[in-house]
Amino acid sequence: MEEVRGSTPLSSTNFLIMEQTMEKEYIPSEFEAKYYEEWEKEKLFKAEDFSSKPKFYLLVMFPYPSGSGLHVGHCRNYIPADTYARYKRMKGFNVLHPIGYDAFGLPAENYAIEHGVHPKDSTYKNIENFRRQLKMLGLSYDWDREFATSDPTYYKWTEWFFGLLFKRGLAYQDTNFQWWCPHCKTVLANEQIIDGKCWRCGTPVVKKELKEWFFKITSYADRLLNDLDKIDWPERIKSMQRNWIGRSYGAEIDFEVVDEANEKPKISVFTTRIDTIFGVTFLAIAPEHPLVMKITKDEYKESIEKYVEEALRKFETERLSTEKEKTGVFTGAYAKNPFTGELVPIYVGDYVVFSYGTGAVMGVPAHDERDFAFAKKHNLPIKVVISKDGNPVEDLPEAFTEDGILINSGEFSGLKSEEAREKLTKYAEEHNFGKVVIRYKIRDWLISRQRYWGAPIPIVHCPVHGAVPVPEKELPVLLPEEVDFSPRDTGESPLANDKDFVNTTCPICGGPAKRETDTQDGFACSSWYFLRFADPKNDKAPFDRDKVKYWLPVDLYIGGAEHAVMHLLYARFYTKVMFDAGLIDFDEPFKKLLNQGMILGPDHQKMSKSRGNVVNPDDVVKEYGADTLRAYILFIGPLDTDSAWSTEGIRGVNRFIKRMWSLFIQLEDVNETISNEQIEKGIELMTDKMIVKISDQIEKLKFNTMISSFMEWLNYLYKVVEDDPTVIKTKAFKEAAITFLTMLAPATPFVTEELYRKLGGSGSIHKRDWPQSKGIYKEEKTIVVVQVNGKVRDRVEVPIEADLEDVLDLVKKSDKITRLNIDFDKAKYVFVKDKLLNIVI
RNA sequence: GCUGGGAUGGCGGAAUUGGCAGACGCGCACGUUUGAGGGGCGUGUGGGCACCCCCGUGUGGGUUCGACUCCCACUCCCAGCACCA
Repeated sequence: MEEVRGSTPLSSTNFLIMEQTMEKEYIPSEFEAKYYEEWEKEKLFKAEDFSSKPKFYLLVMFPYPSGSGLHVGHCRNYIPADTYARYKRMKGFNVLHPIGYDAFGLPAENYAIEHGVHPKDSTYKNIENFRRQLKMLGLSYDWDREFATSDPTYYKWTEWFFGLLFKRGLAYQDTNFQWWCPHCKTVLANEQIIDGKCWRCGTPVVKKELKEWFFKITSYADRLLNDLDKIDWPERIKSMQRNWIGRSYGAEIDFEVVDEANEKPKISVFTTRIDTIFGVTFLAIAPEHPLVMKITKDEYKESIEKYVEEALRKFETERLSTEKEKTGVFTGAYAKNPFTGELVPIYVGDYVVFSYGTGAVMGVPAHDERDFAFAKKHNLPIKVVISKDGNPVEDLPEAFTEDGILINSGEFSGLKSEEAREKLTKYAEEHNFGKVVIRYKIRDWLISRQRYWGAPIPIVHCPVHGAVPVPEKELPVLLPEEVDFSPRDTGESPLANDKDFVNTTCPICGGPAKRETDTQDGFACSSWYFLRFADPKNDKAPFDRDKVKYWLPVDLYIGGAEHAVMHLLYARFYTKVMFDAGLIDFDEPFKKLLNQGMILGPDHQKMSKSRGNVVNPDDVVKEYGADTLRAYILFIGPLDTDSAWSTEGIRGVNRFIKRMWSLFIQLEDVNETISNEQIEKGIELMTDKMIVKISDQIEKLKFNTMISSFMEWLNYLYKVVEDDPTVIKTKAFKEAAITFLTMLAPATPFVTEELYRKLGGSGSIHKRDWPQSKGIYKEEKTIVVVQVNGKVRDRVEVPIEADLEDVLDLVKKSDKITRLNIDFDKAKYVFVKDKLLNIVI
């Protein structure tokens, strides 16, 4: 490993450098760890409950402590966040910037199976490594608030929240087909299936019929959707959540099935386009629809059975694909359109999704693409009932899906689609065959997991009393330590093996009962952790109300976009439940959300072990020091965009730090005896300008341009010293250096601390106030751009606030302008003070 | 298909109430320092051109004295969702 060196001096300042010796080289390993220990001991980053200072809660998504340790992706989030936290402290805020570990999870359990190490042991060992790395990076967390979700003192309250949801009727069990990951050997919630694959391991999921626990997130669908309008989140995430919740307004209409036995079964269809109902030429129902076999005529039974069987088998894999023929089979049955009395054939078609709406649709080929395709394939009539202008339409090459004016629709003809929807729905309601319905795409949150390393579901199953919650005073239900983790495909948790754990008594009757053996989805643990940071040690309640009232909601939350419809949706749901339960007085947890971009490999590809393009923070710190890594991460690009790691790029930033070091280290031996009024004034002006500029950039989280401002500033200081080496001995220069270091301290906390001390600073640089502008940043003179017909022809220097006449006097003396032979009397002038003069001829 | 975001030098990127396009960094070139290498320092670097000057922010149009920025139409790229009735 290359050693970090580099205090080679400016050639023109050699006289100062002569005395420079070895200890003046920039060797970050000599002081980084030392300062971190000191800061920790001094409790520099402590968040003080109920302080009178304004509070600021800055949260980063806590990490899963994997065996491979912290990666640069974490850095992309944690370093900018830390920089902002440090800045906010210097601005006088009481900052809560905590860290913890999302420590329950399957990888630890898999590791246990392979290597025989207990998940608890490997997890806490990994946490130790994470903690070391977080400190190595200089992250300014309040370590007194650290916890892991796998701590019994934490998961006790995760269990308690399960109980809360249960009591509020929001937790229930249901037997149904669930998504099952054959690799993780557990069920998953809908949100956790990405492209038909498990979100964690990428294995294609299959359907399995199981009895599972659900949280009724659907009953909060409306609020989860509406309240998106009141939070400052990236539009992308809001749109993903809107999309996921998928609210649509429509109507449910009953179609009576023609039936000799006179049972008159009804098929209810959901539609958002009731205005097209006069154009119905068939009904299609999902293969899973309970009425399928009931309505099918005998002579069609065989083909229907075959089709349904095939469709259900396909359901697991192929049915997810989009571009596919619209297959279906006729049932032999007919249904009556309640508006027209017409009889239309009923088909079973696997393009109808059973889990959405009623699992049955009315087929309107003229006005729906899918129905159009289906009708073409099965030679069904196409009846046009909407046209753009209300005139009849002869031929329809493809479905007309827009709104228009109703035709061929009896007494409703002539109405616009929108009015028609209202009137038709009203008509259906009045005649008792339909109603207004709001449908959602979101499903209830399946929270049980068939695995060991998670928070137990605090339920006891009693043969008499059913599912009974474990009383609060008996919480937590502890995870037993000695358990066989062997994989199983049965849909049972490893805990089911542990008879001592399973066999218990009913909390109500005291009779023999069995414990629930599934554990909770890890997302249940992370749905309330942001509240626990307000009061992490509380053993009487999940948190103290007043503390939460003081700290929450989170002012700024930074994390990856991959959690858009998982963690971020669940956490909002939990918050709303707590709000309804009167535990908290806000109903959105994160006021402002930011998604950091990804760090890609030098090849612009996603970093992965298999590609061999992974950058390890430990290596980078070893080579360049933590400050260089920090500054580079800040500089690499805007916080919210993806950026490729560049081995050359980081050297550029390292060069900047070394240049700063070698310039400022020279100040150690200077006594400010020399003065040069004019240059000093220039330095002060620059300092003031930079205070204004950098303050604005850091406040707006524009860290990449903030670092470039520091580079510009340093280049300026170098230039000044090059022009006149004695400048370095002036008071103004030293003050500029101190201001520079103070403002850079949030970004590169170690090297600035070291230089500050070497320059005679007392205490920690991190306790200093953020510099204030003296208001002199407006220069006395400014450059006005002179354009002719919008093209830049010259620039003139004038005193600020100069008016048109003054500028014009100078312009008339300029060769570049006069040679254009402008008739100044006839010209039109567009003049922007201190900026621009456009002469228009 | 729908939704959201984007397109600026060789590369990462800067520039917003419309006012000098390309800050800063990388790379590259030349010079300098050095026993050598590395490193440092300095100068230059959008394209065309010897110069004047011309062209230039995905494409085409528009508004304006003036457009990377605003408006209209389009192309391509990225992400999310996707037979949702």
